[in-house]
Amino acid sequence: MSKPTLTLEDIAQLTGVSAMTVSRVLSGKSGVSEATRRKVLETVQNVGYVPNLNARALAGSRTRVLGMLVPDFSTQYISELARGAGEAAIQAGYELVCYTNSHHPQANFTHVTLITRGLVDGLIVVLPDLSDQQLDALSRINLKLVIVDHRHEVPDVPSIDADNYRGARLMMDHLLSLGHTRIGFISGRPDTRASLERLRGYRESLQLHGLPIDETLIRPGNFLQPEGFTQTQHLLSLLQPPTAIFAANDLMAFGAMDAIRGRGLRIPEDLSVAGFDDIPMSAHLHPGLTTVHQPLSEMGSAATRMLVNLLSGTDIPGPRLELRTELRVRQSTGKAPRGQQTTP
Amino acid sequence: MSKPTLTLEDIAQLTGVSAMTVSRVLSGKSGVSEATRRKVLETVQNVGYVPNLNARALAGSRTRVLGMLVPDFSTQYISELARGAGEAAIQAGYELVCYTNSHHPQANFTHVTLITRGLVDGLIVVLPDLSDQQLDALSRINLKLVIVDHRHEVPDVPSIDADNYRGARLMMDHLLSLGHTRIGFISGRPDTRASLERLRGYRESLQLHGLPIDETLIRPGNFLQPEGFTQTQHLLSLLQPPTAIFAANDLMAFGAMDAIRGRGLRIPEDLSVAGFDDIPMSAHLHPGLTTVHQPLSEMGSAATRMLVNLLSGTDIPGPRLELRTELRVRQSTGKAPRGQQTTP
DNA sequence: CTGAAAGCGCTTACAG
DNA sequence: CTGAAAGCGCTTACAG
Repeated sequence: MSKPTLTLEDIAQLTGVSAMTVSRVLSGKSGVSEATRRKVLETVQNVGYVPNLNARALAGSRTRVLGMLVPDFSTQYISELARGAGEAAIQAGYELVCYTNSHHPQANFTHVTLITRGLVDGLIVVLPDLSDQQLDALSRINLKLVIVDHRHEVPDVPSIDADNYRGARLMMDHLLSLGHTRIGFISGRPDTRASLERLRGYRESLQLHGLPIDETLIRPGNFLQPEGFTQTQHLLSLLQPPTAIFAANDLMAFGAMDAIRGRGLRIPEDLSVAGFDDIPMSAHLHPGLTTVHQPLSEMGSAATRMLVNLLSGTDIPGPRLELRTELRVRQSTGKAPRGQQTTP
Repeated sequence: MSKPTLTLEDIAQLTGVSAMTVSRVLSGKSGVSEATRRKVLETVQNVGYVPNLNARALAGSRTRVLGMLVPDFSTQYISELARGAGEAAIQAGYELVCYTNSHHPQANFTHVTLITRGLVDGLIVVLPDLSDQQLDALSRINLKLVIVDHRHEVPDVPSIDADNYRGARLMMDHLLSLGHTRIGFISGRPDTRASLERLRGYRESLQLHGLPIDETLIRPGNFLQPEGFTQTQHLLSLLQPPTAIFAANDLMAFGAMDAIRGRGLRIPEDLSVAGFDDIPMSAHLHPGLTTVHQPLSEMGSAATRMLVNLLSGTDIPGPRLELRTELRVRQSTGKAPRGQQTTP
């Protein structure tokens, strides 16, 4: 199990060249004859040599590793982002590793500066609930950053987001076109930009269509499934319940569906349900969930590309990139039931 | 943004001691006077010095970082494992980083040996579908390993698993006690030990209760939600459909619930549904899913502890650790409907 | 196209 | 309790 570790020097001696030359071959530098290159690669292959990345990083001051800092791995939302980022990293000749701070008490950020110190060239930060203070700490360390889906823009730090406002408008147009006029809205965490933008889309759509905004139809949520259930129960208990429920994310829409069925109501015949995100599970439900597609994996890969460009000094598209959202109509939304479409 | 990076030497000069002493203080070694220790820590604090981990790793030949190799981040199953492993790592003075090979074409494993070479002290492998060949490659590299939930035991490599057989027996006892005699089973990926053990528990429970095994009630699955839906539709189309469905994991049970409701049947009045895993979402459903609790986060933390012990040379509990599974009865299972309990 | 030297920022023995 | 030296395994200029 513990055979002596091979070094560059070993490969050099075995091949009969200098360590320098081996290094050049392995890092794909030009200026090596095809013959020596082949010889070197052959012995590398034969003995199964793998370079020590710490030494490489220490000497070359870069690791070819990108980090991604996530709140946890518990949602498909995160996993889709990570997938996109990882694929783009490979294509750019980098590796992606994920760190989570969920298991750190008190959202301690020391470990992040510690662990990233020299271990990664750059960091993709996906922490919707990052405090200003923490963000400050992050931007102070000598590390290139790209921020995904944060609460607000951070000066000098490039960021990626989806067009949440437009997505909400698209969904509202869809619901309104189906004849719904009383549409319940369950918001997300109030301290996230995504939630506020989606709510803004909801409100402005109603206004633009000359419809009244009934504040009792707007319920506070938190992006979690149980809250979608609870808030839907509230909405269904209203004297004049909505004919459609628009949840600020898919997970809460799942809770809404359960609450609706728990009352013996049918989806979408009695009540329509819509979400936001389009995580994979939303397409696996029956009825499938009508939702707003966020290009999550594209957001991840865009973040990686931005970061790689930052590292190589290439121009980046801009300080902030907003990707398009799209409507995904499935079976959970349908025409508003007759007799309830009329305004009070 | 790019202030000159501070080194040990800088701290030493600023404090008026040698680099050696600073190193000793920072790595918590004894043999430093309380006064100097305090002085050193003060300047470290003041200037915001963070040690370079690559240099530390290169010189000290350990990184205090553990890696966890996962198929993807898409299921709560993985995230719970990672959470437990991460918490235990912090407690042991380590950091945990996650690698996924999902974004690598053709399940290429080169990157793993590459990336782990020097970057982590040990690796927790959570790849149920790892081929023998890949496993061979992993165990050949100079890296301490712990394997979680693999297809089979690997000689000389410690592993962690849940008691899948016993869990299935517990669930069957529950269903049988409710009067179910025709119980459908949807299996998982046939190349996983977990699936085979759960199926074995299903079969042997029936035998032990003197009940016939009807092979038409056993359907092939793959641990994914859509297949749970499809296979349940098959089961419901039988001339003599089951009164309960036991899916080999929760995700397929979710699909089963949708299929059952799609037929206008009620859960559990008309049909009971049971799963396996007890991922968080199972408790958030309505009705809540009756399932077998796998101590996922405990499995993760046990894996970390095993690995840390391996690294420190401490004895480990044994080559293989099997954690207990438990029955979690929620609302998705109920008494078998009258008139269908009788055997044909 | 190839190589000898210096150095990346730490830690590990070895002295005192 | 404290320090000067050597070295971890690479890469980066600098020569030839």
